[in-house]
Amino acid sequence: MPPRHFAGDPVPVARGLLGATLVRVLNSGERLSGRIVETEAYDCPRDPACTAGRFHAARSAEMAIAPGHWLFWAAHGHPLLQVACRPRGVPASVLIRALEPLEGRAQMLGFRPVTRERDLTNGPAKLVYALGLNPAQIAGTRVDSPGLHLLPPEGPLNDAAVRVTARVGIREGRTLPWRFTVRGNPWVSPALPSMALVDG
DNA sequence: ACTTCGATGCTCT
DNA sequence: GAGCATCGAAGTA
Repeated sequence: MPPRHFAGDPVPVARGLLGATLVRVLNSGERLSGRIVETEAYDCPRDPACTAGRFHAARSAEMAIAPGHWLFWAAHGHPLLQVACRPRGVPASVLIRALEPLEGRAQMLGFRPVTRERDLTNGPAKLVYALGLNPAQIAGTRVDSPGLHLLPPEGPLNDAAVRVTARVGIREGRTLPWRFTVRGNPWVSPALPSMALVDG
């Protein structure tokens, strides 16, 4: 998917990213990939949950790169993979929160040993670890880079297949329905009860 | 230097 | 469902 696809409002971009495939190609040539089953949108400055603009000056600069570039937001000491959306200078992004593993599952388990396989990539930091991503190496590169890129969904998911809820782990802006999951998919991150506010 | 706060994950009940 | 590890950034002094 070309960088220009991500320019603009991150909310529809996040919705449209469901069903896309995230592909990681290791130096050895081995492919690790997964289907995106959960995303969230963050959109400074209208978004109360987006703390980048208000509090984190240095991190805002990293987040406010040109559309269609990879970036990492750190939370609780964990790196979270995102795609920048708004024009350079405006912090806004889509957060990739969960994958359904496709290729290279054994290698992913090597990077991230888990006892229950369903825990392999069902969280935003989990998938970063499972793919063996080095933030310092990936951040700032284009989303169509050979090492880490996106393949478009085979067909757009219809509304019945998409569940729309509040975002995870935030205080401000918790009423905004900006989290998108593939309905019924077992690889979606563990849901909290308070999350089933908006049901689309 | 010290404190607080997360866009999380892990390990128990 | 709850408690804790964790770490960079920001606010306070």
